Amino acid sequence: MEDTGEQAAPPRKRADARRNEQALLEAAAAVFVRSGVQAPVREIAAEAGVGMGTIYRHFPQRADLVIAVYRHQVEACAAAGPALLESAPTPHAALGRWVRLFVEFLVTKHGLAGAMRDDDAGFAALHGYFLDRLVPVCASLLDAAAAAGEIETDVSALNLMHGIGNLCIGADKDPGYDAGRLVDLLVAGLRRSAVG
Amino acid sequence: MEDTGEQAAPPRKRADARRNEQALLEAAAAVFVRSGVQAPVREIAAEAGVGMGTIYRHFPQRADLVIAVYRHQVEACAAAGPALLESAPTPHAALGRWVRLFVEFLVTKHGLAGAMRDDDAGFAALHGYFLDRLVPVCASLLDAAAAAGEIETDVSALNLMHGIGNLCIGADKDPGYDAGRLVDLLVAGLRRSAVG
DNA sequence: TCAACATACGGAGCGCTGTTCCGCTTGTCA
DNA sequence: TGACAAGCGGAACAGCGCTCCGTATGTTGA
Repeated sequence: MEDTGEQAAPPRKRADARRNEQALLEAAAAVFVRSGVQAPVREIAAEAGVGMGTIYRHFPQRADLVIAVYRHQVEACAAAGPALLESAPTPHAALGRWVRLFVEFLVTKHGLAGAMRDDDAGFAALHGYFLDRLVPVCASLLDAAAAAGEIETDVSALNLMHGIGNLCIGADKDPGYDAGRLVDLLVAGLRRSAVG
Repeated sequence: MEDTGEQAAPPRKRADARRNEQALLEAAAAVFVRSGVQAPVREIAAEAGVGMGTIYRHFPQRADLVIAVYRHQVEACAAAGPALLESAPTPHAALGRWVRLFVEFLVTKHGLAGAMRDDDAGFAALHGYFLDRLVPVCASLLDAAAAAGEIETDVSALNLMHGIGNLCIGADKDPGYDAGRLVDLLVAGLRRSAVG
């Protein structure tokens, strides 16, 4: 070992390469929501307006792309929490909007297990990362709404997220099942006034 | 509706058809253990010595075959419990042999989730069937060994099966990981004398 | 016992997938 | 601005699940 503490300098990427990687991440997220995570790689390439070679340069295997989108969405979801708390009219409204982002994200999460069929340990690690990152964000939204007196206080963030996750199971299979609507109802049900 | 109570007579199958179905079930089980559940349909057909058409006549989709093998193995595993209790020298030996069957079976079970990616409800139903059928069998083996004073009594059947299931996670991925050996150790550890 | 016929079989072939490969394009920097 | 590494597009490849249809065989009534 000859480098001590000094990371091997990552040679800065070309501008178009960085742009394409970002475009792919966004295109994949959109396609996953529209067609499910098992959507063909070609469809994602088309959505992003790039060729097959480009996709495989950035993500050597299909699963790498799924994982990258997953991480990207976890980060976006985590960052959206505080932002919504500032921009939304009330903490409860912020919670509602955040949960909607979370539901979109779950499409990718539910497909992740399939994409990582051969790597249970890796999946568990990613799931842990997801919990570490998102539960505190959800909790802060919940706390803010509680502090404003808007909602009941007997539901934990982990509990709520678990419930939402379960409501979304099978949402991609049955087109008559509107998970988003049910999740909205669940969040609405948290309101103090809803109890009467 | 014109039949009341009378099931539409299932027209008896031809002898070779029944034979092939059975051969397919056994071949698939063998191939799943050897190459994993994601083994190509062609490999199973070859193992059974039949053509592709035959396999798809009996099991219209790949997943149907996986499910059929799964049910078949649950039944075989359930039936093996009492049989082993009679034939093995001691209840603890019977337990050890039964657990070995159970581990082989888990290969199929772990692949089932992948095969049924689009049917969470169906998977849950099958998992329930698996618990209903196998937990009592494992419990009776455990009880017999406990009654003979061979083992500790503070581990439930569900607990033990859960632990074994977890030990087998990822066993197909890492060739250096010998799940079977670890499971043997776990069962050996149940022995009363093992505690000292 | 022996046609005659429905049933079941085998395997080439289809359409789709993930992935590779390579000639061409483009951003970067002296 | 020119030279060249870095990056791109998409045709081509291998392997998959599944279908189709000509052929073979178990079954059944005479």
